[in-house]
Amino acid sequence: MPSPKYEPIYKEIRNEILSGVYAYGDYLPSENEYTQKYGCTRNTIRRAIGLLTSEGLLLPQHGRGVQVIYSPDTGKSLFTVGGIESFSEAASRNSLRVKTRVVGFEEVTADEQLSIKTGFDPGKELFHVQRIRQFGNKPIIFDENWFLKSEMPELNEKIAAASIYRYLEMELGMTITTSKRRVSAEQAIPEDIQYLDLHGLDFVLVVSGQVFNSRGVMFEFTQSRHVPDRVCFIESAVRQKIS
Amino acid sequence: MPSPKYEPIYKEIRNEILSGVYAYGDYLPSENEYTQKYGCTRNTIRRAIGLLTSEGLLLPQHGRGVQVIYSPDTGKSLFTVGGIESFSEAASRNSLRVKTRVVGFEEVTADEQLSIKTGFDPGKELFHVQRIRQFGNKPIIFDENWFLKSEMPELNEKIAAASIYRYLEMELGMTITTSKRRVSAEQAIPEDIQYLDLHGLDFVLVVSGQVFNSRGVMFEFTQSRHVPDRVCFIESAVRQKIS
DNA sequence: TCTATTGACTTGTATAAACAAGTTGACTAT
DNA sequence: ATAGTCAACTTGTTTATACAAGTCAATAGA
Repeated sequence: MPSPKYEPIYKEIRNEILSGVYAYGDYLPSENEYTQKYGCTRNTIRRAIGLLTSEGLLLPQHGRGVQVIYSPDTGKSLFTVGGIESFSEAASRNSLRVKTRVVGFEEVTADEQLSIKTGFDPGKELFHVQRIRQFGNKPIIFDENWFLKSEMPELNEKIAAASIYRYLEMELGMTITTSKRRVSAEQAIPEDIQYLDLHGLDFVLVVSGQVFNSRGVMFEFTQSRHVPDRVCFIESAVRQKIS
Repeated sequence: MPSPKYEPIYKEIRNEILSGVYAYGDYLPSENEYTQKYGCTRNTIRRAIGLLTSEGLLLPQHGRGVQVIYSPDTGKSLFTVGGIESFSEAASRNSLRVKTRVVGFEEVTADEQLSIKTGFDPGKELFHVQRIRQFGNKPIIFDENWFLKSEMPELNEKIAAASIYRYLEMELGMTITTSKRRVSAEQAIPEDIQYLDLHGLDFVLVVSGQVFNSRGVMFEFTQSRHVPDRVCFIESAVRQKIS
């Protein structure tokens, strides 16, 4: 029930990095020192460090130590998608005041074409939600989601205007675990021009993805159409050894 | 010296998933069964499974089993960036015949402006390489790289025309470990229009990133400008628990 | 028939320990 | 002085074990 032991350790080290206790290029204390500090084994420390590594904050170096490769200057974009975050969450993390406007809410049944686009099987009953995400007065994201009705029969427009993820997790007790994201640039469609403030541009950055719950059910297909100049996505990767 | 024990296991399971031995929705054998099959402990199995999970192929479910959430239909794009791959590597993985054309090769010194753009300190001596990546006869990527000269004094145009990564890893023995990537959509610049076949579009998908070697030295800043309709990037993420 | 409990599974977390392997600096022998 | 060796660090891999916790079906009891 309580949080795992590696989590507070992960958070504390992460805080120290983000707040500048360790600067870009610095080396963290060794794993052995950490085991003494936190009273746990190396495995637990290594788990916390592994998380921070996969976030692109740390670079462990065999035989030398663990180096900090995060610099605060580089990460000043509005939204950095490094995990599965809802719009409201990303906004509150960046302490922005934002508004959500629902511009479409309907029930649909997946046909062949929608099935190919979303990955839902044909015949599945879905909620189709269209929302505009506003930062201040500026609309910056046109969000189009399809939710599997059977997993959330009670979903309505009011919930959509607040936070669907909050509803799923808090009210329904659903656990969202994994998502696959796909990023592309696309020609603007009429809705983009109608809803977003593209100031003359005719293209958008599109992030689409499938989201799974803990039972392995894909319950959401989402497509966010972003005003290009306002977003960026950071992904970090670890190179595979050549074999 | 030999590859770690989890690696062949990872590869074999990965192969089984990609080749369809396990279909979308199937459950893998349990970790205990795998320990018998491979003659190792659960830890080693879990490591292999963890890699596949972070790639978005698997979804472990507490108390139930490990489910396959990869379906071959979804992932048919030309380039999926799930790790650090050079163009030639991605191309050969997709068994494409490709050509690289060097359209610019010069030595520059980082000024204030370039420093902000790339993250190299002002005054650093750099190689500035511009390359066109062709798939068949179609140019699809305009690649602009800045390499830290001190790490590879001998870099020349001929090497750039082949594979710089191959040169760094094989010839110089450098190990490339980590990169941070940033994706955005941008208005096409004259070079894009000149070099790429945008068939009327006026925007490109831009992937920029910093690359580190095993000593923690950032030795490359790269910016790839893609024809939008030909690429997509898949990232998978695991949602953090709300605490 | 229905409900509750148990028990046998599953994955998740954590400890402890050992050895492999890369790095670094000090020390030694030439 | 210089090159080589060694010892003391570092992170990386693997084993073995234990327990926690979620799932599910069979079983026992009402």
